[in-house]
Amino acid sequence: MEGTGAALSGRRREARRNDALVVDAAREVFAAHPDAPMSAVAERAGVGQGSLYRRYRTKDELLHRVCLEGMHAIQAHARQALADDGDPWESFERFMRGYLDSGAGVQLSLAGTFTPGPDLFAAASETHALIQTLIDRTASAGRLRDDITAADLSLLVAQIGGLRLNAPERDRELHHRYLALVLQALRPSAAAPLPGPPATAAEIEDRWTP
Amino acid sequence: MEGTGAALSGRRREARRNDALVVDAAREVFAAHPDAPMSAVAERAGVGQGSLYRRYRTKDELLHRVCLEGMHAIQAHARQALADDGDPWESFERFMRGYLDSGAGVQLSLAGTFTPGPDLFAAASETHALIQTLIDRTASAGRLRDDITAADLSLLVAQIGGLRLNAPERDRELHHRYLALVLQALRPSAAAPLPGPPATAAEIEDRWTP
DNA sequence: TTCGGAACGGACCGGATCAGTCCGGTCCAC
DNA sequence: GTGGACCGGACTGATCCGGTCCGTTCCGAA
Repeated sequence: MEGTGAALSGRRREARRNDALVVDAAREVFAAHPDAPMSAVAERAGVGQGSLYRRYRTKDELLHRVCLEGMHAIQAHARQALADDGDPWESFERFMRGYLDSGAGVQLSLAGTFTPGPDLFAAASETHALIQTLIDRTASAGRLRDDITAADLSLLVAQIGGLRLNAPERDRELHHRYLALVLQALRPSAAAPLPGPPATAAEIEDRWTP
Repeated sequence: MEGTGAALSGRRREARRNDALVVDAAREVFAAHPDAPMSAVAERAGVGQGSLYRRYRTKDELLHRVCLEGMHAIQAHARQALADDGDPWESFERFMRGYLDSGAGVQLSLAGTFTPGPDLFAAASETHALIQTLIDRTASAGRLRDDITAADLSLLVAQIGGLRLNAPERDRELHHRYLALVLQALRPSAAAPLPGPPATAAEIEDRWTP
């Protein structure tokens, strides 16, 4: 009778519902305060700490889950942009907005706070590769300056998304304001050489290895 | 015999030297880790905690001092740019680099961690006014897009300067890379409307009031 | 209706961290 | 030589947080 996917009821259903609540709450809480305590997650989810720890036996486990889900969301945005065969710049722009809204900034700031595990590293690599593919496509269509790497983009988006000033909605507004600014500088028409070597994949992925 | 500026000797001289060391160390340490413990500052300064606390009776006092000095440095950069009557854009660009190197990012991230005091608020206001003056001058010379406020600049610089990835020198390199990118988007030639209302003085200065 | 037990919530525990204190030692001035 | 200012860093008391434990609640079967 276990794992059959049959209708759940009673406590079973509540458990399932709590599970989703917890992950959502964790994403929101850690996005606002990367070093938030577990009790904050529990409170936000409207759940006791006991229930929280029954599902995720350790804080690392929960952070791991949140990061992995975030990366999958970003990958989905990238794949969607790659599948889109309209204007390459517009696809790219949409991707960047999606990237920003996925709370990408969170993950990079979370990266140091727990021990990553190999699957997270793999996910980070794949995410990076997808973004680089998208960049190459857009650049070779002549719509994106060609001295920018996927790592550059990740850092820029992470920094912009990390801005925390006021209420969340106002912050989101500012994030998009500054993303729009950066996007203008990413067009090739504005190109003038940038100082220093670009960020590399290794510089970022090192954060996802113990 | 006190305060005459006469040559100091012995322990007196050591005390004076330690005083400078401590402030420098504090700036560096808090720049790297805004929530660093006092012991880290003492260690970096090569000084015992006792000496540290004899000079600054509380952590807040030290943070206060660091922030105030940082603001004065930024004000000096702004005044220098305003006094410079060469190419307005080049003055502006130099100012932005100086702003970034002053560890401007630090202060905003430090802003929440202690109780500010009225003189810091005054310094923040003056800093903001100076930057706005510089912006107005550059924009009315037609060299800067006119939908950007001083608060926008402060946030952008703070975010860029807040990037912490690798060794300090490499980080500085990346900071300047991304500042260069943003500077391109700030030129009026690249202007396309930005979404959302700009950041306001109040949004930033609220951080400097209890 | 009753009963067994699964899931719940939150009080609680042990360890770590850190701001701030205290004291024994050091080095200078006289 | 000696008094005392200044030094460093061990120490303290409070706070915070990850993780555990247990009394309570509610479901479903008999």
